[in-house]
Amino acid sequence: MKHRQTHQKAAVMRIIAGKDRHMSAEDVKTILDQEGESISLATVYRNLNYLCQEGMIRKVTGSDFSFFDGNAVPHDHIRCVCCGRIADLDSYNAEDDQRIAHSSGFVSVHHTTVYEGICEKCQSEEEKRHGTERIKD
Amino acid sequence: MKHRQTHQKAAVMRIIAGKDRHMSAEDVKTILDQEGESISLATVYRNLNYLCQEGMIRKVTGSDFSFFDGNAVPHDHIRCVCCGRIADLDSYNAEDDQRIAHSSGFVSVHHTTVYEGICEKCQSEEEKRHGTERIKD
DNA sequence: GTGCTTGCAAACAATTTGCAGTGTC
DNA sequence: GACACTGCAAATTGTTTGCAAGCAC
Repeated sequence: MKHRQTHQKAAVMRIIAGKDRHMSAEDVKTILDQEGESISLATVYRNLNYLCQEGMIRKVTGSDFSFFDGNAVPHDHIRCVCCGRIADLDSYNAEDDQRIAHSSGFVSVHHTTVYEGICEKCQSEEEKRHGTERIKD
Repeated sequence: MKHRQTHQKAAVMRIIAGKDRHMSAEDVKTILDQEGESISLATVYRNLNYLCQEGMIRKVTGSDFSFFDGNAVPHDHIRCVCCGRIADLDSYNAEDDQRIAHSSGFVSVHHTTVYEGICEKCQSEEEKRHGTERIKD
């Protein structure tokens, strides 16, 4: 199947591909709407999936969140369980993939790691609410 | 809110808690049905969520899979992208959590890592289909 | 008896798909 | 002119929720 260059595909790419952005399909649509370049949500999904297949973006999903990441270079993420904000980490250990491949017998091994915790902003807001009470694990 | 011991909660616990099992809510229901101990799917979900909250089991979700893990001790997983089978790994590095917490300013940091690749069984089945052709990355 | 739990069905959210019309190559 | 792509609405899938009845404590 040959791929065609379309106006809509280009728009979705422009918003997310190659950017350090973490966003949902809905987010992409909203931005395009604001830019006066409305696209059907189904098409946004189709193009995001297309970009994933092509390896230009990545989809990251966890138990209670999911987003598309414009940066396809392997890296980990950290997410605040409180406000949901996502940040990039530059910690991706490709050696682990080799080690695990070796010990498990699997091939083409890669991995996804998402850290979770409470970000500094939410920590201080929590303190405001509870005085000097310490946040504990 | 005080929790009550119920027949259904006990049944769900018996199937999954403390076991090295990776299963969906549907799976749990099916097993209980087979054992003649039918429970409503909604109740299965409610009890699985309850067990997660209590830290007796864990929910692991990725872009194209999701399962409940009866083993609550921190550990990583590896999944075959071909057949979907999940295996446990004993590689969980708690030091990473400390390191990331320190560098990011987050607190209460923990993480989830899922490796993906092609398991030995699927590798050999692939070979059968394509002769001696080597599977590459 | 109080009120947490359950079953059932309806509600939901996120995502995909069928189809006919449109636009690319 | 093919046929990939789009928009729209309907369909799916996995999961949660409202509510009345049931059961644990």
